[in-house]
Amino acid sequence: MADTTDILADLTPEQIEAVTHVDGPLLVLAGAGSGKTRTITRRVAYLASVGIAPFNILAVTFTNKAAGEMRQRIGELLTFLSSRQRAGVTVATFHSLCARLLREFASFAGLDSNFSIMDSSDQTKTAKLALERSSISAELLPPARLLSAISKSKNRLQLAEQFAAHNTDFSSRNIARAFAAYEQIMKENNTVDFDDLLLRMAMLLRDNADVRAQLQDRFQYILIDEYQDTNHAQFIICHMLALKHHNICATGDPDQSIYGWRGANLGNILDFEQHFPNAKVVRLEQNYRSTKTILKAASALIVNNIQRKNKSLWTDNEQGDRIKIIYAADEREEARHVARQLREMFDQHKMRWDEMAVLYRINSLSRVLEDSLMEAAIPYQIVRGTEFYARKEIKDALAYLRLLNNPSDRVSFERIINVPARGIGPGSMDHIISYSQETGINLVQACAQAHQIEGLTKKAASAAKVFAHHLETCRSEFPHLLGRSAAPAGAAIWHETPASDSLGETDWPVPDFANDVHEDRLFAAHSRGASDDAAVAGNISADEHGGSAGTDTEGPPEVDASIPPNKSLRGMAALLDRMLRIFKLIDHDKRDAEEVERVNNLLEFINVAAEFTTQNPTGTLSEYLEQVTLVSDVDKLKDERGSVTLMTLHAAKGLEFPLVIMIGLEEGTLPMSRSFSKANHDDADMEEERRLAFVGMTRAKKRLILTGALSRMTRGFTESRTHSRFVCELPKDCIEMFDAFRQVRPAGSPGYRDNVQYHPKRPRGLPMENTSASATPPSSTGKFRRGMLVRHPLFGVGRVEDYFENGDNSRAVIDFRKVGRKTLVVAFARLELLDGGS
DNA sequence: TGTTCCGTGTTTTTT
DNA sequence: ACACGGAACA
Repeated sequence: MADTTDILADLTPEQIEAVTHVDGPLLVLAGAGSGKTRTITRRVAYLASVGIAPFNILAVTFTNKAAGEMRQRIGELLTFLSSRQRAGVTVATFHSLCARLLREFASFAGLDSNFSIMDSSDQTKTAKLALERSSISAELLPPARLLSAISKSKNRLQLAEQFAAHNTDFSSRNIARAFAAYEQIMKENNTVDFDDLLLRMAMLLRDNADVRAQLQDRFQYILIDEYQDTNHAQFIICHMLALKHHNICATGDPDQSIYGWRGANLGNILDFEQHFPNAKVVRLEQNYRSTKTILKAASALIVNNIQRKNKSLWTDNEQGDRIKIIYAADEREEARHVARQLREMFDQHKMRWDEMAVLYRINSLSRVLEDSLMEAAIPYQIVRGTEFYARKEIKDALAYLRLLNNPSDRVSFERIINVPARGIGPGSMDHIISYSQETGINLVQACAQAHQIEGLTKKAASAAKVFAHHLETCRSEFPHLLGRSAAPAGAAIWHETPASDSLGETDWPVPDFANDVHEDRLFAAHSRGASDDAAVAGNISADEHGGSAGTDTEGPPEVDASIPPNKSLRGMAALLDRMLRIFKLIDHDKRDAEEVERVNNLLEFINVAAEFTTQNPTGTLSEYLEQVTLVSDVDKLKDERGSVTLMTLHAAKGLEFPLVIMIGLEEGTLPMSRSFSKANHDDADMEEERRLAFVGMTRAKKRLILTGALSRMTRGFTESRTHSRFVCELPKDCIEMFDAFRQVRPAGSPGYRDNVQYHPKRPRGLPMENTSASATPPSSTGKFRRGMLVRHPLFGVGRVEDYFENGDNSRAVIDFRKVGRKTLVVAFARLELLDGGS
C-alpha cells in the first residue's frame, strides 16, 4: 500500500470522504467550482494506492480534452507506479470508449471492426438519401427532423422497428420508413453514427452475457463525470458495467445540466440513490473559484428554478467587484464595448489575454465580435469544432482516409470519387455504386473491376481503375497502419446479419430502476437475450472474403509513382502526405491566395496526424479516424498564450477564466426562444436556459460582465430586443448598470473610445419594471409592438407577434384570426390599430 | 462534364 | 447576410 499523504493533501473533509470511499456506489454532488475534477483525479490515485489494479479503473469524462487532462493529472499522482501500470487506467469519453470496445467486440455487435463513424454532415447526407429511397419528400419530412427523431429514438434504445411499433400516427410512419432506410444505408456502408456508438454498446452489454461479464470484470471501479448530462443509453451502459461490482462513482451538478435537448436525462442524477441502492452521497458546496459577489449573483439566479435540489454554495474568497451590466444600442456597439472592456483589463489591470473569455448562446453572435476585436487589435481564438474539420479540403482528405480504411464507405466515396475531377461524373458514379451493390463487392473493388461495369465510358472506367490502384498503392505502403481487418483493400464488406440478429429484435423492457428491480432478475433477463445473441454473433464473424487482392492485375493503369514518399514524416503523417501527393490534392501549380490557404490547411492537417503518431506510435488509421471524428470544440482549445477565448456557453462547461464576458443577454437570445409559436416556453426549457446562464456566470473567477444589445440584426432584419429576465433576477447589490445606449456619437466618428464615457447609473439602475414583454423597450421606435391588436382591410383582425424595425422596409409578423400568420411590410399594409395590447 | 449564377432556407446549443 | 443546391450554360 502506497503512501496516501500526497493524495489527500489540501483536501476538505468532504473531498476526503469522496476520495477514500472505495467500494459501493458513490454520488458526488459537486457544485460549480467545488474542486470536482481534483476530487476525481485524487480518487483514482487513491484507489490505485490501496492496491486496485489501474487496469480495473475506468474514468469517463465529457470531452476528450477533459480526458486528456485527467490522464495527465492522474499520471502525475501515480508516481508510485511504473509508467506502464499508470497507462493502465482507462480514461475516455463515452463515445470514444464505446468506439474502442465496439471495435474490440465488433463481431458480437454485428459490426465490422473497421466501421466508420459519420460526422454530422455525413448524417445529413445519409438522411437525405434515406428519404429519397423511401420516396418521402424532404418537404414533408425535413432531414433535420428525421435525424432528431432517429437520435431521440436511439437514445431510448429503440431502432426503426421498435419506433414503428411505438409510433403509429401518419408522420411517425414516414419517419419509421426513412429510419429503416437510414439504418440499411449505414449497414451497406459499414458505418455508424454518434448515437449508434452508445446504443450498440448498451445493447451489447444488455444482450450478451459473455461480453458483459468480461467488461464488468475489467472495469471494476467506474467513475463517471458530468453525470447530469448522461442520456438513457449512457445510463444503461453505466448500469450494466456496474451491475456486478457496484463500484460506480458519479459526479455532477444538476444545476449544470445543459444538454436536455439532446436527450440528457436529469433523472439519472436525481434518482441515483434509487438506481444504485445503498449509495453514499457526498456534497461539495464550497466554491474555490469565484468571488463572493459572482457566487451570490449566480445563486440568486438559479434559485428561480423550481425543479432542482436545493443546494447552497459558499466561498471564502474575496468579495470582488460588482458585475458590470452593459446594454448597447445595437450588436455592433455591444461588440465594441466588449473590445473596450477587454482592452481595459489588459492595459489597466494587467490581465493576460488568455485569462479572458467571451461567451455567447449561439455561434452566430461571434461574427460581429470578431470584427470589433480585429479592429481593436485584440488577439482571439474561436472555439468552434466545425471550423477546421468542416473545410472542404480537410473533409476531402479525411474522406480519402476513410475510404482507405473502410472501402464500403459510400458517403466518403461519393465525396471524392471525382475530387479532383477525374472524369467520373454522377452517372458513372451511380453505375459503380449499383455494380457494387449488385455483386456485393465493395466500392473500391468495384472501381478496380470498372471494365466489367456496363454503361461506363472507357474513359471513366480507366479513371476508376487508376483510382482503385492508387488506393491499393497507399494500402500496400502502409500495412502497419491498416488494422488486420482492413488488410486486403476492400475485404471489408458489411456482412449481412441473419434475420435473427438481435439488434432491434429483442424486445427487452427498459429497466425501471426507480422501482428497484432486483438485480438478479435484471441479470437473468439479460442473460436470456444474450445467449441467443452470442450464437448469432458467432456465425456472422465468418469472413466470406478470402482476402485476395482486390485490384486488377491485368494491365495496371499508369500510376504516377514518381512522387516519392516524404521520408521525414512518420506514421499517419506519412500516409496522409503520400495520399495527398498521389491523388494530387495538393496542387503546387496553382498560386492564388485561396489555394495557398488550402495547402496551408492541409499541411496543418499533416501536423495533426504527426501529433497523433507521436502520441500513439502504434496507432492505426482506424484509431486515428476515430479520434478525429470524435473531437469536440473544447478539445481543440489550445492553451494559446495571449489570446482571448470566444465560445458558446455549452462549450465553456468545465472551464474557468479570471474574466468572463457574456454577451447577448436579451429575451430571445438568452433565454433563447425558438419560435413565436412556442407559447409555453416556460418550465423545462426556460429552466435549462437559466442553468446555461448559471454555467456561464460560474465560469468567472474575478470579474464578470454581462452585455446585451437593444436591437440586433438577424437574418438581415433588425429586431428590437429587451433585457434578459435573467439579468433582472440578479440581486441589485451585486451589479452595476451601465447604460451605454443613450450615448450619442457622431456617426462614423473614429475614436469612439475617447468619446464614450460610461456612466454608472444608480445601482437600482436595472430597469426592473421595464423589462417585461409588455413594457416599451427604449429602442422600440416603430409604432407596432408585440401583442397589439390590428385590423387589415383584407385579412381582418390579428395580433402582432413580432415587429422588425427596418426603415421603410419595416415588417410586422401578424397572426390573423382567419388566415393565420403573415409577414407584412408595414408601409404598404394598411393596418388599423385596435388597441395597445398591453 | 464542369462551372457559374441565382434562389432559397437558414441559426440553438454538440458527441 | 451567407451558404448551399439546383439549373442553365460553356
